[in-house]
Amino acid sequence: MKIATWNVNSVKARLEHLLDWLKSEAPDVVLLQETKCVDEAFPRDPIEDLGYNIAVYGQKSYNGVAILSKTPLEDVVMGLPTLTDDPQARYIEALIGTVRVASIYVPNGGEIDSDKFNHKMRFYEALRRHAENLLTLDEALVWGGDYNVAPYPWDMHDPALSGQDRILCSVREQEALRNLFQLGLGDGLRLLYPHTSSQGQGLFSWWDYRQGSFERHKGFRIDHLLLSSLACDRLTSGGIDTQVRGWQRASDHAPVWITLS
DNA sequence: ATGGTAGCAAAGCTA
Repeated sequence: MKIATWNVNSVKARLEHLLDWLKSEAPDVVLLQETKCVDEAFPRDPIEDLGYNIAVYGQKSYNGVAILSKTPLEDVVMGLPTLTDDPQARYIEALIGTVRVASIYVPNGGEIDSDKFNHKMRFYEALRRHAENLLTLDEALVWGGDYNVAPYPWDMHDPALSGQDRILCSVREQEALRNLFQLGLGDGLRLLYPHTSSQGQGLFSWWDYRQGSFERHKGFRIDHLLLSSLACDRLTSGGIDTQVRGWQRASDHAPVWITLS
């Protein structure tokens, strides 16, 4: 079972890339973020033609998450149950066979200590509370998405950025994400590649559009697949489709994937 | 501190 997460930065602008990638990589489950369209405008038909069931939770212009699955989706949850007063579409969850999955788009956070930053911290606190509930279930759980945090120095092109008061890198953001690790959610890619550091091209999932970041290998690993222990037991492989970031008019994120036995 | 690029949507906001 191959499960991927990808922040597409507009599903309509990225539709051809998405379809080409679905055909070549044939994931069983895809967790999408930043679809940036209302549910009625989601391009369901060409995706369904490739054999996928679809659950969407969108909004106009910003945010928006979706789950694609070759097998049926059950128990769809839209929005974090622990953050019911948030109008932004950043969380969708579903049960697929024996695996519960979610597509998560954590707020970027803007400037450190801004209102947006506080929203990011509240979102992480809500994630932590919801994870505590989900981890009591006797299910494999795969929590994928754009977490907008590089958790360790080796998750960024310049390890010296780690812990600085910069968005994606600050101590408070890293602690918020590591809180989820400490609950028992494993970092799928890091479990598979414990020694891949920022040497060479590193293990990155996002490169800023500006200043030729991709060509200069100035990336960050901020897209993650978090796995409960029952999912970790089934983890067999994983990777990042870095080549997709090099396509013409690409998303600024590359797809991240794992396979479960 | 600013601006570098991209998407939405129609000027500025978000990232």
